Amino acid sequence: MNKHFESVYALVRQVPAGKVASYGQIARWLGWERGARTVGWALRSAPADVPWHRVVNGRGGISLFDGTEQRLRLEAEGVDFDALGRINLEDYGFDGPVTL
DNA sequence: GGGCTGACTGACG
DNA sequence: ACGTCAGCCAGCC
Repeated sequence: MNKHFESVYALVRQVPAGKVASYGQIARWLGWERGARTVGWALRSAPADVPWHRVVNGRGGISLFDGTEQRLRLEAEGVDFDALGRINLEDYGFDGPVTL
């Protein structure tokens, strides 16, 4: 396995319940800057202990073709969705392992 | 090696 | 705020 993927998983595991992070944000934490899509690719094969459902796109929405399960899981953790099915990143966005 | 696809993002109109 | 276009990266024909 590539260590890069392990880094992605380790980082996603650091996202607390009730909070969400974007692909681009995670990519930056890893220093990929433009590898947001690669993060999604990694999560695609993420192990069961990785809270992949806490990862959404930069607009606070779900990118999956059918994100029903992901949305239900987030709501179960207390994440609030608006009428457009998007999350207010200002309130639920995870700043990262280190808060600037 | 060449080309296509996808769990993305930023810029434009 | 929304729809569209182009750029990026890794994996799979």
